[in-house]
Amino acid sequence: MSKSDEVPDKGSNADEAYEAIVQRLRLGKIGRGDRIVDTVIAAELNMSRMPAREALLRLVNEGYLVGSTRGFRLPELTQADVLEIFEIRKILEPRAAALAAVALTPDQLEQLESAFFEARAGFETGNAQMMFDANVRFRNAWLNAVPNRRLVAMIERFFDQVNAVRIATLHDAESRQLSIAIGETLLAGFRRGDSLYVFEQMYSFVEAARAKFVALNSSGATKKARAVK
Amino acid sequence: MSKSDEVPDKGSNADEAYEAIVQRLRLGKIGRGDRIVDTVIAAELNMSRMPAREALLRLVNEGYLVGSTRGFRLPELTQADVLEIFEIRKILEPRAAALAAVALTPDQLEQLESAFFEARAGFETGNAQMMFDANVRFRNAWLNAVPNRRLVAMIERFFDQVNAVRIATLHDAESRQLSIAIGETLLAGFRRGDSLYVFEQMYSFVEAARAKFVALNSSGATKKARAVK
DNA sequence: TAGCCAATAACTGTATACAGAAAGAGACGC
DNA sequence: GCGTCTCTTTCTGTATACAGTTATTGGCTA
Repeated sequence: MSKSDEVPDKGSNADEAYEAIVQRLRLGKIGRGDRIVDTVIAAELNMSRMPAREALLRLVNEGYLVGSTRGFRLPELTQADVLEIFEIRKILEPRAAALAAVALTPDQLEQLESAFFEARAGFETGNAQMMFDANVRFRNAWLNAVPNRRLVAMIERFFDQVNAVRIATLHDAESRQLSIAIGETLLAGFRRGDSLYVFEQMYSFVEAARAKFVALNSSGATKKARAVK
Repeated sequence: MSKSDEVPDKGSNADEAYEAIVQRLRLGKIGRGDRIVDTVIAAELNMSRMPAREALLRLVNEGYLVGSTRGFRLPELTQADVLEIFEIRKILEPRAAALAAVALTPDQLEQLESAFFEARAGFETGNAQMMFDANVRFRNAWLNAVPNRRLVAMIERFFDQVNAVRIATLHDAESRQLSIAIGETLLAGFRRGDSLYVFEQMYSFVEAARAKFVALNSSGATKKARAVK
């Protein structure tokens, strides 16, 4: 009744399973229609069913997954669902970014600069993966600067939920260009510590992402969000 | 291996345990320092340990409880924690109330009127319990009118978290008076469907509640939030 | 060949048992 | 009387088993 002795324990088996599944979700390794079964996760992670089940239930509670009688899967987000999430992002992210603008340390600003330049380099050389990774670091850098950690947790959760079912947009050239443009304006605001400017730019960015989503899904309000993969 | 046959099943044992515990939290029946043990909950609800544990873990995930090696308990919220939650309420509740002002049906408005008049009657006759109950109905009425249900879920969660450790403020005469005054102004705004007005009034209300909390806890930033009970 | 029905398999929900960790209580020594 | 140490008890985390529900598959009939 022992698990692997390879690495010292950082948490329980359930925590380990949770982190492993969240990582797969964030990397887009779980597709729409995939079925996640707790016995399979347990076997893969060399643990019993119960901690794997506990992790899956936590992900259900957080909105990443839905349960069924035949395994767990990604939620089917309708267009209305995604619009609702965008509405929440418009409420939360401008405010968080404004708080970050005030609270940023020089070190955090340096990380933002570095991440942005790398994203731009990826954009200019057509390296989508490099750009994607740099964008994640850019986002993490300003989120790390927000003092209100509960606010950050909410933002990350809703962002992750949408991302789990929609990763393809970054590979659209227009979206990439938009991403670079808004990164540049946000960075300027963060440099100046200009809360109001950052607020407005982030609001515009989320609104532009929302409008783009609507344009891509113009064929019906109840249509399921386009699957990734 | 059967549970009580008294009522037809509405959900699983775990769901039943969750609802039972949430109800106790909302009614303030779980005090600071109380220890909640899954075997005890299971025995009370005539089920085995696992569904009771599942419910407790869900409440931990939602921030209502924290786990320890000796049972689950209410979180120790520092003043900084509570201020952080107030900050989130200031972001979320004005916006939700504004959305409700637009979306309210005549029936929902009628429920708001009815709840407010009853709260005022409770205030005028010194019936704190009646006032408390009516305030809950008032709040539920406008929250029910908000189209964005994810937003409502977040608001309820943070509100419940603070309420689980702080219920006593409503019994303070000044807080009760403030509550009636803001109820009146909100109702006026809901009647007119005036989003901006409702937004501003709700913002003022949450800010006033925050300022009151600070005044009551002026002795130190790291002091634990005053216990209920 | 297609549709329907029955059986089987695959999952979930839950019950029970066990091991281990940590907290609490009691005793002893200073 | 207080502090420390040791032992016991009380919890959690997890493993395994079982029952039930539901989805899937295969066979039969029209």
